Amino acid sequence: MLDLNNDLNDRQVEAATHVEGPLLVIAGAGSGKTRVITYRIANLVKNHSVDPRRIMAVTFTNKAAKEMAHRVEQLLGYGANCWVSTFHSSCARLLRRYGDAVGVDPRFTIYDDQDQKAMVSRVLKELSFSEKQFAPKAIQNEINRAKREMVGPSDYPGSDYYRERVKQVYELYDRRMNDAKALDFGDLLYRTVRAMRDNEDLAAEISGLFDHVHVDEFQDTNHVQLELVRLLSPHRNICVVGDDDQSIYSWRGADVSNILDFEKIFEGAAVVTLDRNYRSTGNILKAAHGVVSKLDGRRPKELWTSNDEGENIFLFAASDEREEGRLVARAVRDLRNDGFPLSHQVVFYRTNAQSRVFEEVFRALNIPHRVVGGMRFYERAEVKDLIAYMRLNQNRADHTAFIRVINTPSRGIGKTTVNKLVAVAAARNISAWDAIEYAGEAGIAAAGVRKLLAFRDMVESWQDDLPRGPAHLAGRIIEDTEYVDRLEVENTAEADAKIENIKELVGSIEDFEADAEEPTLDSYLELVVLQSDVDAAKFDGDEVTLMTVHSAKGLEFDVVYVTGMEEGLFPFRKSEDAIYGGAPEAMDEERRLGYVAMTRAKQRLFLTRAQNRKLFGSSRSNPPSRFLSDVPYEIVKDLSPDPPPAVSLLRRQPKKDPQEVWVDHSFDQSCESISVQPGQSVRHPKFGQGRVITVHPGDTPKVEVEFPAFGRKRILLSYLEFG
DNA sequence: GGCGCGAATTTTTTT
DNA sequence: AATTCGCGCC
Repeated sequence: MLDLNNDLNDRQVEAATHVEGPLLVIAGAGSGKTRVITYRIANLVKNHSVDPRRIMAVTFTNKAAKEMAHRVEQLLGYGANCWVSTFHSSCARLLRRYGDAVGVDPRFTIYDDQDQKAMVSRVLKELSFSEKQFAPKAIQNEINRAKREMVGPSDYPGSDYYRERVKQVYELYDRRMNDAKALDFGDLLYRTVRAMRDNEDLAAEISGLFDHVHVDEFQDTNHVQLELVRLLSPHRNICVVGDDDQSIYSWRGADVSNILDFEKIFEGAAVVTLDRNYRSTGNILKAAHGVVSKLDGRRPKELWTSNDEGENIFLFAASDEREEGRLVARAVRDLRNDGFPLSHQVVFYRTNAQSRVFEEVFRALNIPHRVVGGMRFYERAEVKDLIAYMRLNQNRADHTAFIRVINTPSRGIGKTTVNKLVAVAAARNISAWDAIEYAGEAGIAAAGVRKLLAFRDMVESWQDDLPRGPAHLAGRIIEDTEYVDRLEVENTAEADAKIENIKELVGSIEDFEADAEEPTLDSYLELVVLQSDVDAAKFDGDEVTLMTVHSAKGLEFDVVYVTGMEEGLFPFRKSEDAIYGGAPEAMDEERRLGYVAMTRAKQRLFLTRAQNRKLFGSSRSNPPSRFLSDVPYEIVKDLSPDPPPAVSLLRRQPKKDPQEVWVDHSFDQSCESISVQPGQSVRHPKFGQGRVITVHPGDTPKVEVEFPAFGRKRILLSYLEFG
C-alpha cells in the first residue's frame, strides 16, 4: 500500500521521507507534488507514528483538499482525520472554536466580496462621503491590503488626506462589521493571526494542535498567510511545496519572496527540487520552457521528461474571435474522433469576457461544454437572495443580508423606511434587525412599522424549522416569501431562468445534507461562501471545459487550447497608455501565466490568436503575442487557414521572410510589430484614409494601399497609421 | 415608492 | 455592445 521507493523517484523519496525541520520542495509543473505531500503524510503516520489529527495540510482550493485527503486515505487504507483545508477554511474553523477568547462571536457570518463592498458603501453613506470621490471598490482593496499586511484600523496611517478618509472608513467599517457579527475574507486570516499574536496562551494552544504543517502552492501565499504558518510551526516541522515559476496571484497580495527566501525565513531548511515532469510531451515542455526561461530571478531549473517528444505545437491565426472559436471547435471535434474525449480537452483564455464567443460557437456546433468561473452560481441575485434569508436565520445582525431581503420580493418597505431604520441602528450601535423594535420612535410611518413587524414575525416563525436542516428551511423561505410564486407570475425567460437556479440551489442543499459530515445551516453557509468555482465544478460527463488560465492551476488535460495569444490580451495590458517597460513585474507575471497555461497540456497544445478582436464594441488588430515567438520555431506547426489572414510586420527591425516574421520576431522596446491584412483600413498623412490591397514584406516592408482620391500607392510601412 | 430613461462603465486574474 | 446605475418624474 505504501511503497515509497517503488512509487516515487529518488528526489520524491527524499522529500517524502524528510521528517524533522523545515523543508522546501520546489516542484515544477507536473512533477508529482501532490504525490509527494500525500506520501509524506502517509509516511509520517505509518512509519513515524504521528497521529493523523496532528497533521495539517493547507491547499489552495477546497477541491485540492478533498483530493489530498482522499489520496492519503487510499495510501493508509483507512480514513485519517488529517486537518486538510484551505487557509480560509482553517481560519474559520479556528475562529469558531477559539474566537470567543479574542472577541469574535463564534457564530459569525462570512462576508464575500459583494457583501464587503455593500458594507463599505453603507459606511461611506453613513460618513456622508461621496462614492464618486471615494470609490467603494478602491477602499475595499485598501482595507484588504491593510489586513493582508496585518495593519488594523487603529494602526492604519492617515498620512495624507485620502488615507485619512480611508482610515475613517476602515474604522467605522470595522465597527459595523462587528455589529453585524461578520468577518470578511481578510478578517479570517487577520483575526486568527491577531489572536495568536496577542494571546500567548491561545497561540500555544492552537499551535499545540499540530506536529507537522504542510502548505501547498506556497508561491501564492501572502504576508499574513506566512505569518500564520510561522505561528503554527513553533516546532519548525514545516513543509512547503511550490514553484516560483507558477506564481500568478501577486495582484491579490501573493509574495513570491515567501518561496524565494524560504531558507532565510526558516533557517536551515532542506531544499529538494523536483524537475522531472511526468505530465507532458517533450515538445510541450520545450515550448513552455521557451516562455518561462526569459524570466530573471527564478530558482534555476529546467524540467525534463522521459516522455515522447510528441506532436508539434499547433498554431492557429484566425481572422477574428469568431473564427478563432470555430477553428478551436473544429479541432475539438476532430480530436474527439481521434480518441480524446471532450472531458480531456480544455479551452483557456486570459479574461472571462472571452468565454462568450466560445460558448456561442460551441452551442451552435452542438459541442457539449461547461464554463468554469465567470459569474459564479452563488453570486447570482436570486441565489444570493435565498441565501441571505438563510443567513438571517443564522445571524439576525447580518446587515447585508437584512438589507438585501427586507424588501425582496417587494413588500412595500421602501428606501425612506430602510434609511430611517439604519439610522436608528447606527445611532444606537445595534443591528437593523434590533432597530425594528424602535421603528415607531424613529419617525417611520405606521404602515411602515406594520410591514417591518410582519417581516420580523415571518423570519421569527422559521425558528422552529431550524433543527430540520437547511433544505427544509429553504423550502419554508420560498413558500412564505412567495419568491418563486412571484417569479412565475412574471412569465419571462429571465424569471424562468431564476426559478431554475433556485431549484438547482435547493437541489444542491439537499445534496449537501445527504453528504456532509455536519449537515447544519452554519456549515452549509460556510461552505457556500468559501467554495471556489473550481471546487463546485463537476468534471464528469463528456464536456469540453472553458476557463481562465488562473482557474487552471493544478489541473491537467490531454489537449489544451490557449486562446487569444495577442499582445495586449495575453500578455494583458490594462490600458493604451500603460507601458510594459513601466511594470516589469506585471509582465513577468503574464509570462508565468503563459507558462502555467502551457504546462497543463499532456499530449497536444494549441496556441491560437485572432487578427482582429472586438473590444468594447470596436474592433482592433493586435500583433501576435510575444509568447508565440518564444516557442522554438522547429517544434511549431502552423495550421492557420490559408490564405494567411494577416502578416505581422516589424516597423523598425524587419525580418526577411514573412513566415518567419510571423512567429519569430523579438519584442525589444525599440521595435513595434504591426499586423497588416488586405482590406484593412489605414491612414496616411498626405493621402488620408485608404484600404490595404497587398502586403510586401521584406527589409523595408511596403504596403499597397488604395486611396479614394489618389488611387493605388505603394507606401512604406513606417508612414502608415493603423487603427 | 416604483418606474423609466439616459449616462456611465465595463474586461484581468479570485479565496 | 451590453449591462448596470443614478437620477428625476410620476
